[in-house]
Amino acid sequence: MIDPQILRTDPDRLRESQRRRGESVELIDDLIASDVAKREAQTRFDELRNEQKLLGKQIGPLQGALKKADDDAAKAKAQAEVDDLMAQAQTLAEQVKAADAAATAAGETLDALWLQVSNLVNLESPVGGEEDFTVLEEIGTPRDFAAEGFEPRDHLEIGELLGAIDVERGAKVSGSRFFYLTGPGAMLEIALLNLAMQQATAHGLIPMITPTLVLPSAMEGTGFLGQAAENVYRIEQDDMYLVGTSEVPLAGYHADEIIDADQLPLRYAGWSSCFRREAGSYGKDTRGIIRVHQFDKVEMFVYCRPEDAEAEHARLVAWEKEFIDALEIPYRVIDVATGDLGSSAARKFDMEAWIPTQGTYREITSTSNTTEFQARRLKIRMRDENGTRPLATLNGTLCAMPRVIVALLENHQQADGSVVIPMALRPFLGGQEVFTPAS
RNA sequence: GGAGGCAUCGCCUAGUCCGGUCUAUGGCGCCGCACUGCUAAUGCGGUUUGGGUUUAUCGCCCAUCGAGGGUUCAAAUCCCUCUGCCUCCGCCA
Repeated sequence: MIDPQILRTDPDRLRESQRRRGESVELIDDLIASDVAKREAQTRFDELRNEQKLLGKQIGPLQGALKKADDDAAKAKAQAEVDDLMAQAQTLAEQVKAADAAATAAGETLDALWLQVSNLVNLESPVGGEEDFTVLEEIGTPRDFAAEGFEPRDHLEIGELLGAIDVERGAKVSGSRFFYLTGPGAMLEIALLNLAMQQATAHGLIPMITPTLVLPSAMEGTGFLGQAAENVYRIEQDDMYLVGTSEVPLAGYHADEIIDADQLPLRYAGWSSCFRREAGSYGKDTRGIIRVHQFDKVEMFVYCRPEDAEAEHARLVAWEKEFIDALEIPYRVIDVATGDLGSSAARKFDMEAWIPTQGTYREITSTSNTTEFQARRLKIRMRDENGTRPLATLNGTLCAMPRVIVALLENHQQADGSVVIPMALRPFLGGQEVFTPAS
């Protein structure tokens, strides 16, 4: 959610953001009307309620007097007064009830509209759709397999040669887009986890293992029940959701809390399985493990002062680069365009790894500055010398297992089907230097 | 899954039986001021959160006693439902 003050003082800022995202601009006018209506209804209720309370305060003492009255004349007089007040109070009570209902309804209408509004985009973000990103940096050089004299195999072929990936049995047991990591594949994931956590803790991030099943409030608060809802698994029987990223439980962790400013920034590295329905991606990336329904991921998550958010975002980018650098994978950094941002992101940078058999770069990490958007929805605030206000949250992938494995296998393969293990990973694989085909 | 207990404004706590004087008590912590060689102690004042009103300050109003309903002129207090935590029993990775 966005600061409602902006709606009243600078609605054009909201309109411009909506326009850049390619989302409804008219929504802002509905919002303004609804905001006015809500405040009017609320004010009416407040005033009636005040009247009611003032009236109610007279009744108590009066009834006390009525009980004490000795002579009949005084008693009758007191009784008449009480009856009169009660009659007034009863009418008022009905009005209060109606005003309360009206205010509540107006509030619900307003809230529902706010849920449709995505975060204000950062004006630096390139405007446009999925293809309109800006390339900020290209790091490393893709290998020239032609010069090396062999045709590169794709990750699935290598994975099968090594006995590391089994998608056939994944499909047998769970359906399409499920896979097993076997033998060296499983060991590789564990090594990657260790490398990622070692790096994260070296930078002071707090390691976390999070729930993967969450309540609707956590899912909605992080902004995944908007346009991304179709990609979320819902457990209907218990009204819970399987998370698509540990961003959700890491953001929900401090929901409804007020954090002392001197504790900030709070930085976490969460390890969890991630579940994605991949609705609307039929036919896309059907081969291998680039796009799957379930995978494991180490995700970084930061709570900080809003004024520090951009600097934190740069830090997350730097840490993501450090990790990919360690794996010796060629990649580029892109500034994602406004139309391709998630609803909660103001700005997003993706790292895309070079995939030799596709001759292109593919996303392996993504980091978003969600400014105060999630914090407002989840009621996470900070307290400093200026009082209490929402803080900023940011998230960034450190290591999404399948895609990193894809990039590793393809980029470090050799003519005989073996795969050289990058130096940084060897300590976590007992010093092993190369994966060799099973037989 | 069964039985019982508990939930109050940072922490602890009074209030709930018997509805109105609750504008929610007191302590701790914290902030400000005073006093004081310094510190400490002491005294005085302040200290939930959200919304509204106000150019702003001061102030005023509304909501908020785990959540949501209900009864009532009036609910922390009475009734119902739900959630969480604790204890015991059963089952179980």
